[in-house]
Amino acid sequence: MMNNPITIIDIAKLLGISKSTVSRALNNHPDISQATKDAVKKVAESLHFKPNIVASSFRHKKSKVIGLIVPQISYFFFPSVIQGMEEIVHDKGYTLLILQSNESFEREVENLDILVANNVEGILASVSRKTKNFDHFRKIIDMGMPIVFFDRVVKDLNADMVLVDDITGSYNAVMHLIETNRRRIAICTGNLNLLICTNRLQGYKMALQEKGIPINEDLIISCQSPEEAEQETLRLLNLENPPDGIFAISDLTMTGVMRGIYKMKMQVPKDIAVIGFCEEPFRTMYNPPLTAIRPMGFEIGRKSAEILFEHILREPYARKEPQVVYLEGKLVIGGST
Amino acid sequence: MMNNPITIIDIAKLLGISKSTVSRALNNHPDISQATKDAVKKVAESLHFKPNIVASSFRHKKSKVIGLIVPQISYFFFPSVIQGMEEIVHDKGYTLLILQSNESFEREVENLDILVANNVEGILASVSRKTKNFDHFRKIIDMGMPIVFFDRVVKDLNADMVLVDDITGSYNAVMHLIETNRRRIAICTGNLNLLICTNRLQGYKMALQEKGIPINEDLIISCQSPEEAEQETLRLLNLENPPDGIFAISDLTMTGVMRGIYKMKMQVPKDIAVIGFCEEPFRTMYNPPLTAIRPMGFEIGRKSAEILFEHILREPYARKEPQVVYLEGKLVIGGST
DNA sequence: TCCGGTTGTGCAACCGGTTGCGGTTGATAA
DNA sequence: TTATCAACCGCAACCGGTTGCACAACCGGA
Repeated sequence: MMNNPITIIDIAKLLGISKSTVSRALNNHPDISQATKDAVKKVAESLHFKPNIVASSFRHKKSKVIGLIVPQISYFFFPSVIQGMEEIVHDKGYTLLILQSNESFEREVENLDILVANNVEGILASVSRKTKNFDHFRKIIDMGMPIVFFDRVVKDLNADMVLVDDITGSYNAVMHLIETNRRRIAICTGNLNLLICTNRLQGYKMALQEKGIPINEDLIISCQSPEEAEQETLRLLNLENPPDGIFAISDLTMTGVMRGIYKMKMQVPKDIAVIGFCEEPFRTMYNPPLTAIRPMGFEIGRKSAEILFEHILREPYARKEPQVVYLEGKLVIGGST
Repeated sequence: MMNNPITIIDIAKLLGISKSTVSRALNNHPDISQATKDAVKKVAESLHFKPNIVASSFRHKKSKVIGLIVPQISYFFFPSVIQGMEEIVHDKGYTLLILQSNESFEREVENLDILVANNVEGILASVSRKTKNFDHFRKIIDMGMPIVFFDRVVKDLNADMVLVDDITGSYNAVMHLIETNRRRIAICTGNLNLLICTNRLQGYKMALQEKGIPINEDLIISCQSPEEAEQETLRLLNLENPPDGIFAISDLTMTGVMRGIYKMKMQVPKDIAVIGFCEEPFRTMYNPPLTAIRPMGFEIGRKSAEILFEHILREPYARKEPQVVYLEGKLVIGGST
């Protein structure tokens, strides 16, 4: 089954030339005369010749595929990122091999192996929530594999990273709540192992401090899932002195927060203001549409891919200093504040 | 860069045997003695040998990868499907190569080429909304490539298909609206080129007919995007005799419908009942959580992958009759009806 | 006419596993 | 002792495109 009978040998025979010439002609090698190139290309076209990229990849170890590791592809942030990456990757004639870690450390390690075994030319990665040991990434980097981390990055790994400026983003979010006269502001954050979570928490604290509002640890909740966020939100709202505003640092936590608010039958923004850090189509699924900081998924995807290609398309061994790119999350005003 | 120096030749040299023996030992070939197998495996283990699957794939044309073509991976349906597929695919030691058509016909054709060029062993596909010509799929099928369509299937292509029983599902949805005393029931469907859309429309009509409710063409709207759905919903709600229930046939149309309802400041379910055909986490993002028919994304994914492997793992040329599998969408009661 | 230098092609090795076939070994049967 | 046969393993070709190097053909100048 699956026999694609046309190879460069067929073309060579048909033209009475050698397969090396065909190969070079197809790749626009300067040694080959224009006449030969034209002839080869014409025949290739008419035969619907499709080069066997596995064979090609096998020979020169360039697979024309980029590996991507994401925690999961549900919700809206990662799909946006992927969209952005695909735009660049497709432009360059590459394809994306997408693997999910499902927030599992073992799966992440395994996925990395799969990517290497598949000869990917570079890797884009957002680490799992559970990952605390980064040797698997370190090994890959030492092998010389170009890799850029995005969103869930890992510091002190001497690799490129692109992410939103979480601190400023959440600073702006909280500032916006303060400016709309909220004073008891809660934050629903995620796993504090992740840099993005601690950063977003930091922005939150900075805004409060700047405005002279004391930081109340009771109003800081950290959740691993929408379900946990819902529970914690209910707990918050049942305090004798409940918050008048909540900042949810991701779309996942946001679903939990909103579910909690619905359960309490509270009105947004009358009873409580809500602001999120979430991607576009998601925001507008709520009523009223949420005020939110856009985490710039699409742009992060584009930028990550661009940086990766800077490495891949560079001369070998011309490794340069890793760069860290921060994108500024845009505040989008909805009706929830 | 990226040199994985250990090959079967290294193992062979180290043990003083031939590389063919190593290869066979690693693959549990019956010709090889258990002692040799053990020795080889032990050395392979200690050297952290990882077979170059590109080389292997190149030789015997089995890449251990399954191609997947989806229109897009946003929202919740397709991610659920992918999740289901990955479970099976991963179990079998394969990996998924996911390509998005972005609802573009050209991209779909191109993606198919990419999959073939990458030697995928089988393809899972959900066709783009724009696709009206299916020659590209036909060509692939004729080549002997195993392929199973899911959700957005294409009839008269003599291929396997797995999808929800749309007719019964939407029949049940509409029946549920009728049983909760709604009489002017609207349906927001998608592109009627797609089988799923006409089927869901058919189920809608069947339920109404069975209950003796006349079908009112004014209450049937067909939209290509959430934005269009929102517009059309607004138009519906502004009729002098507006519907008292709406059935949205997908999560995409649902977002538009709900946005329209919000804009009219109508209460769900007091002013209008809403029922959807949408995936689980999505349902609960609304307030109240929606009543919905689950489109069984996860199960569709699993089943599609299972069927595909029936072909891949079968003896060559033992092609069997294509099968069409219908899964029953489950009604989940929320607060919107 | 001879020579150095280009230009355009072909030859054959190569990438790393896989596999058909043939050969060696030892045991068993005749 | 010899024929037979299974068990086990090695040789070398092979998959299809890529590439270093050799080489022929041609050109202009001496």
